[in-house]
Amino acid sequence: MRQTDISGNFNSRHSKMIDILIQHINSKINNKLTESDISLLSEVFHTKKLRKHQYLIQSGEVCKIAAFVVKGALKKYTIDNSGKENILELYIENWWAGDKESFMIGTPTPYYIDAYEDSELLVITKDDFVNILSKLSFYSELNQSLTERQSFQLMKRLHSSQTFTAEQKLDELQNTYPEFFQRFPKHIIASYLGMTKETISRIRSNSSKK
Amino acid sequence: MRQTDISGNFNSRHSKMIDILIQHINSKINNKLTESDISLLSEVFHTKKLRKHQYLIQSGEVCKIAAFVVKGALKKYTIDNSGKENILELYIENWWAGDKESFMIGTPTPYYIDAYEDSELLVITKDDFVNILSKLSFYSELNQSLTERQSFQLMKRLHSSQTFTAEQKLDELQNTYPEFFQRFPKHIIASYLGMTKETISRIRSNSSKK
DNA sequence: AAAAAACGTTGATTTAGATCAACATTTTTT
DNA sequence: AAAAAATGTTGATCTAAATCAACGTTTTTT
Repeated sequence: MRQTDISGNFNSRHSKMIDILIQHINSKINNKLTESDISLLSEVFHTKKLRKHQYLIQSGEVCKIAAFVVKGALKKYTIDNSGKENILELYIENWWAGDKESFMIGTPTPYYIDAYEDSELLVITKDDFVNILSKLSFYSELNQSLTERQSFQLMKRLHSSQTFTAEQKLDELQNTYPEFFQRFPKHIIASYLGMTKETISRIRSNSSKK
Repeated sequence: MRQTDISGNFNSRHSKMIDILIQHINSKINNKLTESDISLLSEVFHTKKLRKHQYLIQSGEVCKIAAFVVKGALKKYTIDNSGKENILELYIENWWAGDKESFMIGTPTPYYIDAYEDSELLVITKDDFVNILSKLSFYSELNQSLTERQSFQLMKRLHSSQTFTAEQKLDELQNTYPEFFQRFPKHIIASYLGMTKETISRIRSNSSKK
């Protein structure tokens, strides 16, 4: 593990966070990151802390950052006319948070992302992404791996959303992302699954009777 | 436009179909395909005709092909316990049909894909994909463009699936893919949107009264 | 320590859309 | 040309889940 940063420009928390990012990237690519890759990553990713309830991005903005979650928990959602949050994604440690479509294409995002727990992120700006990160040799493989995975997951979620009962959706989530259950309260899980907290409560009290 | 194939091994329909594929790929990448790319594409993509109702892939198989639709219309669906088709994707001209997860990872596919109209496809096998296509310089950019687009679309579909009324879903589809309405009967559109043909029928008779 | 906010449960009622059924029309197959 | 299959509509009924509401418990804030 890297103990200090070669340039000496970063504090030790930043170094530790970069170590976690490196492990994550290495797990997604075939050839390990080189020292020069790592050195560049250290420069382009800066730390950002978010307190609970703070926004990472807000609807209407162009998303100008991509963020890797080192610690904490966040949610991505829209707000409908009646003011209701519709949660689309949940992020915990080792997930990437952001609106990739807005980030890549430059269209305004329809989403809010905020911290559900106090969080520590590694953030890269669009400029550094375009000029540096996207040109590194590992980037294409990393991006492909993440995008493909995302797309497979979304296909499954769409399928369950359209064909499963509330109980089946809940079961599937418990099997697929059991972490989410310990981490988020039921009304957030409910919104993520497109149902209400009351429905979750009723399913749980029924299934415990069986 | 290419009129004949250099090698002379392919008939003129194959050449015309490859021309369409080339146009499609060129529209997704920055540097146009080279003559040598085109020549390799001609070799690895072979034509396949499907008659209406014929399967391209069936649930339980490993998907060993990727197919580009030159002509026709297909649907991808699961079949649930009660025998009901749940349609996940519709494909017409210039779409790619297949189960990418099964194709890439080698897991059995849960999907059926069959022809809704007589169709003409350009098909590549997994072997040719791995040994040839995936190594061509344009592939990574093409794949990234297609996968990202797919993932953006799926996010939007998931969002509408969870938050829109049947009428809003129908509206959105008419705006996003108006072609699908002319091409597929209402019970197929209904299944694709996760509703019933009766619901579509009722929405249409209501909105025509307004 | 008190107040406020967040969380979770249970009951009563409503509702969007599914299901079931019958039928008319159009298209395809033989 | 006749039969069969596919498509689309309308009505009656049902149902899973939403909504509305009240309340207890836990956690957070002051």
